[in-house]
Parts: sequence; C-alpha cells; structure tokens
Amino acid sequence: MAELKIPEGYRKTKQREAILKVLEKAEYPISAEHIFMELKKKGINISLSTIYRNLEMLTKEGLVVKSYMINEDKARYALPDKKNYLVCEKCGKIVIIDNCPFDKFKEELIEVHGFDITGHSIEVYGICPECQKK
Amino acid sequence: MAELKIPEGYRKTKQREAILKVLEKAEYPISAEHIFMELKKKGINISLSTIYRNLEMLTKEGLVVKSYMINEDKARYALPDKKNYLVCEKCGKIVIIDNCPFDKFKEELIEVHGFDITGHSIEVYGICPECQKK
DNA sequence: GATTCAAATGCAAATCATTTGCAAATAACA
DNA sequence: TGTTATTTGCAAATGATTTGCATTTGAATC
Repeated sequence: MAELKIPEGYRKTKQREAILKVLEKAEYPISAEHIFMELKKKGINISLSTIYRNLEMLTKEGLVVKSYMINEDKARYALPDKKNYLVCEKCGKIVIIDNCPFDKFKEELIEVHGFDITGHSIEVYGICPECQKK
Repeated sequence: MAELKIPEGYRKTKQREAILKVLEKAEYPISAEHIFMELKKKGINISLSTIYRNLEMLTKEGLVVKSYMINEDKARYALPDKKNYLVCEKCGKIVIIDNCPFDKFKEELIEVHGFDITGHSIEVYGICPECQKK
C-alpha cells in the first residue's frame, strides 16, 4: 500500500497524516465520526472540526471522495478506489466494486452529452448472499 | 405524462398531490426547500415538515429516489427515471442520463458478488459543453 | 538551534437541514 | 352526518457540519 502524500502547499501535521492513515486502512467509505473514534481508539487526540476541515481539503484536492448512503444523514469519505460500492439493505454490509464497469460507458456518455467527464460515483443497493439465505 | 398514484394505504391529500406534481414536472432532482418554494409560488401553502414527511414516505414506498450532490449538504429527490444524471461542475447544470448503461452490468455484478440487486444510483461529474467553450 | 509567521488546531458557539411532539384539521368510510 | 385514524402545521429539538478566535505548530530563514 503506497503511502498517500499530502498535497502540495499544505503542511504535514500529525492529525492530517493520522486521518489519511485511517482512510487508507478503511475497507469502505466511513464517516467523520468514525475517523474520530478510530483515532481515539489509537490514543490520538484530535478535534472533530479538524477532521471536517481536513476532509474538506482532501476532497477538494481530489484525494478523497465524499458520498452519502441511503437512509443515512451523514456523509462518508473514502479514497477514490473505494467510491463504487454495493450496500446490503438488510445488514448494511458494503462491498467495493473494483474493475468498475463505468469506464466502458464513459466514451458513450461523452459522445451523447458532450460533457468533459471528471468523475463519477456509483452506489448499488441489494441483498447480500448471507442475508438472502436467512 | 401518466399521473402518479398515491400508494395503497395512504390518504389522498392536496399537499401530497401537490408535492407529487412538482416532482413530476421537475427535470432533475430537487430539494425539499425547492418543492416548498415552488408550491409557495403557486400559492399553495404547505409546511416544510409536511414535505419532509411525505418525501420520506414516498421514498420508502419507492415512488421517489433520494440522492445527494457533491458540495451540497442537502438531499435531493426525484422520480426514479431521473435518478441517474450528469452534473456540470462549473455551472451546476444537470442532465438526466436515460437509457442508463447500468442495466447491462447488473448481471455481471450479480454474478461476481452474489447480491440480489434492488436499486442503484449513478452520478457523473464533468464540464458541460457550454462551460467548456468559455 | 533560535526566530518568524502563516497555516493548522481545538474549543465553544453558531448554523442549517431534517426530525419530532402535540394539538388541530381532514380524509375515508360507516 | 358522525367517527376515527391519518395527516398537517407550528414550534421546539436534534444532529451533522461549519465557523470565530485564541493558541499551537510546521517549515522556511537566520
């Protein structure tokens, strides 16, 4: 796992690095609160507002992707490779979609709508195999 | 445009019908506040909480899809045929994607992850043709 | 290493979308 | 028309996120 670099023009602080580390370890999008707890667990003291300010900066710089889950009022954040996912409506389990099929359609969308496409986010809901058995 | 029917078990009220009418006319996902203003413009008096309560009900019943846009803290709501869209990062213009490519991948996702897929939401960001010219 | 200064942090207070409690209004149906 | 559960409106509560400001800290320079 290559370490993420703090974007040009921003200082390297222990809070900033700690936040990035949590995001790297996360297997799916997580909330600001989640990052806060995770750091508290590790004995790292940090303010929630610092987390929010860093997430905003990281999102603006493109290092992090912000998303929302159905029936949840809070935002989640993840590294870009975890931004397409499946959510189980029963147990809430999240599975990352890798080899995102979207790229195959990018060209089609560009052609039809003329947009210069810079990003996308795909969220899929359903029932996971385990919950189907129950 | 076929009129939407209020789901079984719920009463037909003028507020509920007015909300649905606004959603039918909308060309892309809109916020609760937007619905509120739209109705006020038409001289229909309604409480914001009534709008929220109805949107929640309609979403639960599957008549409406809730989504979030990047850099926006509030939810948007739309009829299901408007849930996949392109957003211009410059001017905010929203273009609905019809003939959503996703369906072609549904089978692939089911096969790979075993999920019983019930829904999805796709959001694509980019620069629209007009903003590209500027 | 000490000095300097803008960037970053922490805390508490503010904000804003959304939710909730409750009394009054109103559909649906006998 | 009367009855009753559903729906509404209002005001207050909630909860995530943002902001102001004093303090701390990185990093560039001496």
